[in-house]
Amino acid sequence: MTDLSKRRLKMWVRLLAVTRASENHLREHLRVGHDTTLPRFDVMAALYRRQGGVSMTELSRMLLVSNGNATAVVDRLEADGQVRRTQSATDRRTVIVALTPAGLDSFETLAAGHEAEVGKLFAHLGDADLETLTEILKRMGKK
Amino acid sequence: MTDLSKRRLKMWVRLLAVTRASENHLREHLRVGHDTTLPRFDVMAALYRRQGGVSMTELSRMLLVSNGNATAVVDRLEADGQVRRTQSATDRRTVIVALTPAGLDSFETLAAGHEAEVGKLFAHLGDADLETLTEILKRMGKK
DNA sequence: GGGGAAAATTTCAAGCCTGAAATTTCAAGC
DNA sequence: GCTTGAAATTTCAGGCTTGAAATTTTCCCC
Repeated sequence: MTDLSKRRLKMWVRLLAVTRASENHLREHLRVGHDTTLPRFDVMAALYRRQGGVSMTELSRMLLVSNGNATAVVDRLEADGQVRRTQSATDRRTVIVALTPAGLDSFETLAAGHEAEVGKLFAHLGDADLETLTEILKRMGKK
Repeated sequence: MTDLSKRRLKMWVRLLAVTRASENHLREHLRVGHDTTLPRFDVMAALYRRQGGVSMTELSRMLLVSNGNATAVVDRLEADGQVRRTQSATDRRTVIVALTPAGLDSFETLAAGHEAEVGKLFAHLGDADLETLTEILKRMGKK
């Protein structure tokens, strides 16, 4: 394999390490500070961004997880009253998920703490770094 | 919350999206091409890097996963003959895990395909990008 | 308007993952 | 040599995750 290929691989290993470590940190914060989990937070964040509600399929695409997984997490959030399922008026196959008022409240509290933790986690990165990094990540996401 | 904090958050969301998408792609490749999984690959990769063997604790630290999780994945790899457990000679609490010859063979095949996939995944990134990205990731990993 | 492909969701088995508790072994000080 | 605390591993319950199969509904073409 070429040298460039080896460098890409090393970069990927590093990227994965940083991401895992950050996820672990954020998971810990949610657990001890708010008695919840990262997957639940992710679902709520997606629903917060789309307060009109989203279908299960949209949700699993937003989160890059399987449809079966979305079902399971939404089941638990629904049982806790954070989230509500409604049948679509126009397509009876489709289920619309949305935050309940209680879920919206919880999420806003969660989100503030979460943003602060992310801030700490990446405190080393200044304006220029963020600019550069974001530009590269955008290109990595394309296609 | 400050604007810088919001930008850090956005960057994190993007980072997570790129990482998840890449993991999904690599998982798919391992599944259809080699009938195995990402966690198994990760364990084997760690053992490949340290062919003298590592303790369970070292292994879980290398992979940033819990000790219970390392036990479970190693159990399955051991049942498949890819990996071997030995009791440490100097400390009877410690278990040393290492690749078997068969495991070493499988991993070398896996690794070549994996490197090629990573290459495809990040084909957009040239020398300069890798340099920049690696430098920033190093700083993110520090402390 | 009927038949069949495609889409949305759920269900399921199996594997992954965490955090806490239990077990065994070691180390250090008395 | 005992005791007490710390370290290494496993076990366990419960939640997360996938991919495939099953179900229901829609869409489209004839």
